[in-house]
Amino acid sequence: MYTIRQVADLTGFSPDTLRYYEKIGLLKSPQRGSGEVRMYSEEDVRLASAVHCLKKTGMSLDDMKEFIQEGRCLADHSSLWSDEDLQTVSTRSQILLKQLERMERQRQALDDLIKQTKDKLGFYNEVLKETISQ
Amino acid sequence: MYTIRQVADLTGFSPDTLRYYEKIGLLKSPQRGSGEVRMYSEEDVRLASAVHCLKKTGMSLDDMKEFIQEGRCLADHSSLWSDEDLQTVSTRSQILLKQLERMERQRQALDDLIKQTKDKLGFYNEVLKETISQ
DNA sequence: CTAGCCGCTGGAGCCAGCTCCAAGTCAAGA
DNA sequence: TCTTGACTTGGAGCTGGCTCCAGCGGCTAG
Repeated sequence: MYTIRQVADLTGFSPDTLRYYEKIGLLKSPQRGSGEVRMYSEEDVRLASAVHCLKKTGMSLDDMKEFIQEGRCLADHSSLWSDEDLQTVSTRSQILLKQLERMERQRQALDDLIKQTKDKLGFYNEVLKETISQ
Repeated sequence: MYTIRQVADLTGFSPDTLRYYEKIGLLKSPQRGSGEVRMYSEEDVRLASAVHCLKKTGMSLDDMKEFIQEGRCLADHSSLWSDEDLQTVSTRSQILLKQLERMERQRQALDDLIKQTKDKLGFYNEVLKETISQ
């Protein structure tokens, strides 16, 4: 079991952010130790890490909420699947697909920019060469 | 010359957003026609379009500001170069190079995420297939 | 000439996503 | 026992990035 501080260190979120995510229902409330102290399980930490990963893709908190609530854990390929899980795999698949398309559009834009920037750099280099040779 | 409405239609920004970008110094103030009406040049439109492109990559307004102001990287290849320009071409070249490296790191991260997402999607599809075939 | 469109400005409002704070509880250590 | 420090809560505040609005001015068509 981990304290909120430990989970913060493990995931990269601040304790405030973890509590905020709990408040908006993105993360479920963990068990409480003595004195109402949050005690996170391994599973909780894995989920929080998954959220951190999703966040890096630019997914909105609302989308993540939907994604996570459609099933339990993102990590274990080897887990057993309940009927309920199976019913929502297709939904989650669609969300992921949407996300993938978004990311690929992003990459296309980035590639275009990289190309433009390379062209510009080449142009600068030409200008420099010409200037030197004159 | 274009009105703000035309630039909005051409670039995909709203007139409000264009004025906002001008206010925060991301876009330079265009010429004014009679009655203080903004009149955008071709160059202005090109710059606004470039901003739109950068925005799609998820770059923050502050980063775009730096990117545009320090490097003039998006300007026209056919523009005339002043002595001052030539003196700083090498400096700008370095800035561009730094940007390029940054973008390529970004692309790497994005590619990794895309790969992860594809793997996850593939796994979901397998689960679905198995379920159907059973 | 006046109604209907733009467009202008300054400023308020809004949403997402945190981030900070005061005031309190509790446990462990000097 | 007293202090220190990590945790709790509810709620206020903040940043980024717009978006909307009131109240005004100027062109053009009827």
